[in-house]
Amino acid sequence: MDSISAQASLDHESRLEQDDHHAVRLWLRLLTCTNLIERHLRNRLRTQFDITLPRFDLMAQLAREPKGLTMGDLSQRMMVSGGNVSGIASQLEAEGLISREPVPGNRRAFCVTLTQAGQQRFSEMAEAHEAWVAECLGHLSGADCEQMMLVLKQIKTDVASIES
Amino acid sequence: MDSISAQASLDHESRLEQDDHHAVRLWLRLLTCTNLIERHLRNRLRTQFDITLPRFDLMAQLAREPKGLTMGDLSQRMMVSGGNVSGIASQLEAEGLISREPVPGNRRAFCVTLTQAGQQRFSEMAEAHEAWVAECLGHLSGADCEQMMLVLKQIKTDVASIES
DNA sequence: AAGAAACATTTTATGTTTAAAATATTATCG
DNA sequence: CGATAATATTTTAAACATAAAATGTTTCTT
Repeated sequence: MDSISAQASLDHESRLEQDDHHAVRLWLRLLTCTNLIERHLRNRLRTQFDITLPRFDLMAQLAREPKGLTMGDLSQRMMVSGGNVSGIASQLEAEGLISREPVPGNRRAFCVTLTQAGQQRFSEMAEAHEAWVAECLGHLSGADCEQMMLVLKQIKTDVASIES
Repeated sequence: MDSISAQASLDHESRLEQDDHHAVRLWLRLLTCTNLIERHLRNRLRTQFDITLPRFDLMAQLAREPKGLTMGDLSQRMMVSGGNVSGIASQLEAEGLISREPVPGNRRAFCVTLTQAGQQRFSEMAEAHEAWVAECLGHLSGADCEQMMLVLKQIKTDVASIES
């Protein structure tokens, strides 16, 4: 496995190269893992509730904020483009799950909230969703879970600092 | 539930619920992290090499297999549908970066390989890509990196076992 | 050898996602 | 006050993704 590092003549350059390779391998595994889980959840949401992940995600954001969110807030929290939110919200509104009301003091913004039907529908889905996630990640020990949370937080700040 | 076991049952329940919440929080952080990195890499590939992530991914698969891969192989390794690979490959072929040759013994399959231009182009991109990934993940200690690899592998097998 | 099944790929229809342009509203500054 | 910048959202065009149908090829079975 480590035939390269067995040769003790690791100059600075090849050492860096190897670290880069490790980083790439970690990245690929991270990506694969996330995609696997995401696909799994997407399939379950589709087959059992006939809803897509982005629509579920939008409803989840609203469920956390009973006072409602603007389109821009949603875009930021869902980390997708504004145009995307616009399309998803239109569909959910047509299905009567959310409502878009104008904001009194600001004629540009809309305040988006879950309707009664939306709250009802979401609470059913959320329970199932939580169980599915626990199926995927619940086998980790508490320590592993905690460790992962910390490392991922570190990565998050590292990436954020790059783009600034 | 009966009144005698109510208290103990509640404890057990609330314990499970909390574990589920932890799992969801870990999942959300995992997803956020992966999306952040993916978007970062996507942007850099677009601005600096005018290429999309799926196209880069396809070329990366081919770069690892100089003897070439079939469309089905690519679909499997990239974990996307066959129709998707078909479209991406058509574009790359039109740009002269890959070639699709019929396989001698099997008139159904195509053998896809990087062209000379494709190899040249990819090697430039791969070097930059590796550095970008290292920027995102290279700050982790070797131990953290190793730990993450193990935990993610565990998660991968957990998820795979659910769907079987 | 004929028919059925499996395989490899492409095409089609539908939907998601993004970046960028367009529209409209609000705030700022000289 | 009026030009300009900033804000909030929607629309549009292009790339990507999937499922399902279509096409052609190979293998298996009898």
